[in-house]
Amino acid sequence: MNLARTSSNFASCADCNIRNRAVCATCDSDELSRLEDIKYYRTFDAGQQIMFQGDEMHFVASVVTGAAKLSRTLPDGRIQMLGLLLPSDFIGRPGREHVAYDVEAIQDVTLCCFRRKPFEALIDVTPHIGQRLLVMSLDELEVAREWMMLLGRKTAREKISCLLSLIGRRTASLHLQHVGDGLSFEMPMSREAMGEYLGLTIETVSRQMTALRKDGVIEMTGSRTIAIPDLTVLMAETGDDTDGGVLY
Amino acid sequence: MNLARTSSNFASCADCNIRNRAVCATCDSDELSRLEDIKYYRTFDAGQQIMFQGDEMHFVASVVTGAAKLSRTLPDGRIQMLGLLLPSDFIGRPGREHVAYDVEAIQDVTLCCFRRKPFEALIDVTPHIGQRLLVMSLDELEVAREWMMLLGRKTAREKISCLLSLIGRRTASLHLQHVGDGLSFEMPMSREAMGEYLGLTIETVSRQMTALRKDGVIEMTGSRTIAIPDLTVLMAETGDDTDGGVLY
DNA sequence: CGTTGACTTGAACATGATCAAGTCAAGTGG
DNA sequence: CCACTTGACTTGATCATGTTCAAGTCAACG
Repeated sequence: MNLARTSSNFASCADCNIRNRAVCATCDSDELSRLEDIKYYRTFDAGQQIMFQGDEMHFVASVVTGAAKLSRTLPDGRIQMLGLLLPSDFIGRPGREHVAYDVEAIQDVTLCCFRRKPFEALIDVTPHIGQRLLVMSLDELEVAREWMMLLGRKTAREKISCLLSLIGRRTASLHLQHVGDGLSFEMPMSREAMGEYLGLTIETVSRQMTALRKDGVIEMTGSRTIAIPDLTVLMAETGDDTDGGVLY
Repeated sequence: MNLARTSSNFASCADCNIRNRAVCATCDSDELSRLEDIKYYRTFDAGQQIMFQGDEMHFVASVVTGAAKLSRTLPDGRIQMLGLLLPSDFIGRPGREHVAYDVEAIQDVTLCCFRRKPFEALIDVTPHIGQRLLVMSLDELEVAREWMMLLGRKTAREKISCLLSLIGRRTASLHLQHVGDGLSFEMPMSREAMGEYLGLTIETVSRQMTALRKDGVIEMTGSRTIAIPDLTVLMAETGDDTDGGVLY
């Protein structure tokens, strides 16, 4: 496993790809330059652990590129993924000394980091950061509650359908890979990670993927390359209202 | 079903029982008086619906007394409870036009309400409210994630044990009803509500309660009067680390 | 060509859901 | 006071969904 690489200010905030969605989104140019003074970049390879539950939290960060997962492990080893961190998402909680969850890169990741103490000091004098953090936290709370609904009440098939439509729609909105009514994308996580996210075993994930394929809801060329011929068909499998929910 | 009763300013903020835990906790006297100008109280009977998913959100509120539940229903009728609202908890999301979840009183409830628009305007000029709201949202997020762990990975017996120890410890901290190592309390919700919270059916809830009773983990005199002879024994059934987690 | 890791498939099993009765205490009306 | 009803809870029998354990496939890589 490689060490994380650190480098300073290799990109200007002004032309950052997450400029208008991240924690800095509503900062004015003055606030932005003060953030810029304390930022530094770090990269992590896929599979590398970014933070360990219980460790001291030295920095908070925005995801710039790649994807990471938030998870917690029970004493006997059962794992539940608690969140998916994608570009513009925020890692860490200001005001907390210790890390509450494990954070692991599931793809190569670039983070825009801020040492925690200076960042906390900056919040107090920069209202736009606190306001933005509130909106982002409330959004995260809605996502978490949507996921509670899924974990508590949905069947394995519905869970898989939800995840696929979530990832599918998200990547479609990024890359605009529409093919008629359908779309295709690369799954950014292993079957194991899918199971950790959905509260299922890897075998159940695999079986339900096969079942959805046999029923013509999805097409697979290689285990992670997914095509959805008709999104409405997939949506009908999620158990949700057909007109679509919140979920990112 | 009775109508909700409305009355204005029957208590002064200064000697309110949730003064130092609610959204107003960090307000100075000036900010507090501006909040006081727009507040009004409403009460709801147990079982009465406070807000309906999808309705326009006319007000936000703090729970002053009693208990309410946050829940969502799937199109086919499956229900999942998403949060338990106790005194000092905040209801509603500033900036949102519509209600995202059903809110229902599970005991008689008193709310300290603020019409949404004036409250939103107040946030912008009252930094302490926004800051407090951020901390409360982050706390709620941690509770929601703890519950995701429970819903996704815990067994029925562990789920019931978690809920009992949660309610038990919470009421103990309020009323200090310790009896040696143990404690006793009244369950504030029906078996049905327990099932909705834990992602279980009412029958499974009942069976696991019986099983815990037969194993001597809990004692029951009447279906809602619970005694816990030894809290460490109950904690050992939760699947969590023995040194206790976050959970409220 | 053998090894490895990710994924799939199968058979047996177990946990919790479903369907159906049954208990029990608190009303309600004769 | 006694039947009758009602609602909340419990219990039992059966079923189904998802888990567990085990083996097998497949592509990538040395």
